[in-house]
Parts: sequence; structure tokens; C-alpha cells
Amino acid sequence: MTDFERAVLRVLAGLAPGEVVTYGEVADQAGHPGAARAVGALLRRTTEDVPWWRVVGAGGLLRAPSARLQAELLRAEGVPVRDGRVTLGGSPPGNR
DNA sequence: CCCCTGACTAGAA
DNA sequence: TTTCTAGCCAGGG
Repeated sequence: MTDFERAVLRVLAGLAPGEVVTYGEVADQAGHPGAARAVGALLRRTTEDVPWWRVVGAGGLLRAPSARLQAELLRAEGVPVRDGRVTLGGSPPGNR
């Protein structure tokens, strides 16, 4: 178990239902800025009981291979998903 | 120790 | 707008 692993696991454990974060955010909060790739690599390796579905790509894009399942889980927590993409705190001009 | 792959990100074409 | 390239960290052969 490396420091990187428990750091990431701890961040994911600190997340709440409906709380969606990007790989970069997780890596940053874990104390490993720039290790976004490592986060994804770990989530695929780890068998721990972690809410991996709350982790999305930059811009809320579902980069996970099980994007379909991830979308369902996110919706179940009240997170609106649109065409494989989660509507983050996006309030662009002339939205909707 | 060296090389390749990957649930990533940001920038250029 | 979409597609491609370069840089990044960690793991495996």
C-alpha cells in the first residue's frame, strides 16, 4: 500500500453522495498534483470499496470504460448525466 | 535500470 | 466544433 493509494482512497472516502470530482481534483486533494493518470490507473487496479463512479474526467466527461454503469450510479445519486457527460457547476451563457 | 501502457489534461491544428 | 500531439505520474514487463 503506497502513500499515493491511501491518499486517493481517503479523498474518495471523503466524498459525499452526489459529489462529483475530476481525476485532477482527486490527485490534487490527495497531495499528488498532476497524477490524474495515476488516479485512473489506481481506480482500475484497486479492489477497495471506493465510490469510483464519483470520479469523472475533465469537464465532467465520463472517461471510465463502464461509463454506462457510472452514469446510472450518478443519476441514482441525483447527478444529471447528459450524453456521457455530467452537468457540473456549469452555468455558461445562454445555457439550456 | 530501461521501455511501454493507461479510468488524464491542456494546447495546437 | 472535432482530432491530434506533448507532458504528466504510477505500475508492469
